[in-house]
Amino acid sequence: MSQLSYSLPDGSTVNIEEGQSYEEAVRQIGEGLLRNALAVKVDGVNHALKEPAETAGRLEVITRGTDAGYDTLRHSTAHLMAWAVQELYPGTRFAFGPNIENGFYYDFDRDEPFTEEELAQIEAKMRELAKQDVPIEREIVSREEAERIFADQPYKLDQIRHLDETEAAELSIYRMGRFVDLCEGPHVPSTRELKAFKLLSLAGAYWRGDSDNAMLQRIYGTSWFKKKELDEHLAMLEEAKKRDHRKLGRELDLFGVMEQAGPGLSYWFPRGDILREQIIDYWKAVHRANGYETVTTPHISQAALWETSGHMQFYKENMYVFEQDDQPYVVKPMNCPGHILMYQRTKRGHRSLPVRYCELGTVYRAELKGTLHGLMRVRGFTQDDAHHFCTPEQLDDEVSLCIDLVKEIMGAFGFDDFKVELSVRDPENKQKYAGTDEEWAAAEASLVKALEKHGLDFTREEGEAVFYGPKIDVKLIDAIGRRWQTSTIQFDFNLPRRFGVTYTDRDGEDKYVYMVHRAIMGSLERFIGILTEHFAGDFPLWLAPEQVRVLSVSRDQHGYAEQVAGELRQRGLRAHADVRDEKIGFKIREAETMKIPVMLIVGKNEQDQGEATVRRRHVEGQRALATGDLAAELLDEVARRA
RNA sequence: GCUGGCGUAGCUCAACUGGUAGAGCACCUCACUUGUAAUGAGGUGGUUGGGGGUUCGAGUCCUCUCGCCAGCUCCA
Repeated sequence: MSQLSYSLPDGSTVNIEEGQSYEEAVRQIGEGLLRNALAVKVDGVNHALKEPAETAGRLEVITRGTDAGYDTLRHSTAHLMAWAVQELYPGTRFAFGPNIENGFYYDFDRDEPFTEEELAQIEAKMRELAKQDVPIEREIVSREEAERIFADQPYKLDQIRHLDETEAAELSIYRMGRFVDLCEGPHVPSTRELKAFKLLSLAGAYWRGDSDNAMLQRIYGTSWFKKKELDEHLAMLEEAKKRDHRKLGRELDLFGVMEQAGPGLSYWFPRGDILREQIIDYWKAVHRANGYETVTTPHISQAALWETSGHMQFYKENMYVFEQDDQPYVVKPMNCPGHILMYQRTKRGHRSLPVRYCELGTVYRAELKGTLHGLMRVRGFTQDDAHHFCTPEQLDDEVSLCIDLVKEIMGAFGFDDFKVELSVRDPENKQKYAGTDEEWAAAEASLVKALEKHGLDFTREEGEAVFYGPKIDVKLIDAIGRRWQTSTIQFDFNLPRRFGVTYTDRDGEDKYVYMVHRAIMGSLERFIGILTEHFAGDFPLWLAPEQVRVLSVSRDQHGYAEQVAGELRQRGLRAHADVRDEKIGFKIREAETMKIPVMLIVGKNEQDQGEATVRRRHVEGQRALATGDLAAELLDEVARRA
């Protein structure tokens, strides 16, 4: 018997006898490791632990608790669900069933639609099957065998036919009891591993993600190693539900969508409008301090402008187009052409660059109805848009400035954890893209340089760039760990050519500018939705629509309460008095429900002393302060945006 | 746009297999004058999203439509 040698990631090797299982190799590395091992990879190919070892190579062990371990667990849970469905609803056709972030799904094709009750039945069946401690076994079969096994599974056959003949002369399948799936694995060794899972929702999904294909039924679920993890995840989902900006927008009387007026159009009630105003004021101040000029462009323009930009040809179905004086007009879906016209109102030379125009421009896009969602996806929204027009020499500084602003502005709202993606061309399909190789190279270099300068990690995504230039997308992480795509910095090699956006260089030649689009918050509406969920409606003092509410204890203090509130307003705080004939407990409850950060209680004692008792949300203990001292303290907090 | 689900008072939700649309909160009126998360009593409020149909009778069943929700697709 010959020996098989495996190299490990740390550089060491282990040897086992041919015919022994991979489990033996893992045991040699360590008993502890074996206890946590789920599967192995040899030269990148998945194997089950119990499989007899055949070829030597580079060995990786997939263990519980790691990212790969969770992926494996969730993938196996997807199979378990499919098995349960097969048991309960014979004849169901199976499509894909992968793991996804925090869970898994499986797409089924069944004549009857699944119902919520059936979801519970499937989950019960899964528990029953999992308890049987059924091994999950990997097997290699020929294409012919595979076609025979999946003879009554059209999607699997389609999948087999799509696999490359030479690269996949043999296919791997995984068996779990009576369920068998075409699958590369890896999987956990036994269904015993699958215990902390829950089916979550039901939705339609196209076969292979193509809207021309059949619509399948997708069941989503989540799966974890420990019950505690599952409970925590479900608690997070509950928390997310509580923070839903649509719910808080209504409860806190901030904003909403009016059904009579049409979908995807947001209305800002008095309280919500204050939120907007605070953000806008801050945003403009930061931009002016950083060398931007604010501009305003009209909401509509003749379609000719959008012919030049190319939007009439390529974006028409998303635009609101109408007629006036026999002329086609467009409601702007973007601000760029307007800024370009302003740039072009005069002759530009290299000495007058860079030009940085910024605008909180409200744009309208006819998004598909099914994609609309609260404030997160709307048809009318305000972009915090800016366009930089610059020379090649200025690129680095301009991109760097954009990233400075992302960090500064996001930091002001309490976000300092980001995930950054750099999207570049698909190297195989360069002809799809506008711009020259030199431009793409220079732009990417500037983006990378700026990210490195700011110490931001990023992933490079080939083929993810839009056709007109490379870009950086920034996702921020909110208070409960969710990611939101907000900021974007995009080069544009298309519009400068279409509009002829140039500057006169030192040598007297007119050259195309480098044009950068960027947005920090993305859309103001969406950003406020994110903020609402991030803070769970508990906005910091500088943003809070109503900062202070003065509560009178009895009728005798009504005048004094009004006086205190008036003084605070004079000093620039958003304060109101609640002088209704209600008990103080009732008024406090209501102020707490409305998440007002500062409550001032004024009774006989306070009035006699010329003070107010401060009751702050989420803060234990109370203090009595004179109005002037209190105002100074609060204004300082507002100024620090604490 | 596509698949599935859901629309009852301003809000949260009731109303068995078709049989007189209700409750709490909010709102209005009155009384109480209040000390740290709900004072009491009374009252107003609905074309059950909208149209059409089945039926002696529709919130409930059918159909069209509008909107919302979960996804898919899209996102120059």
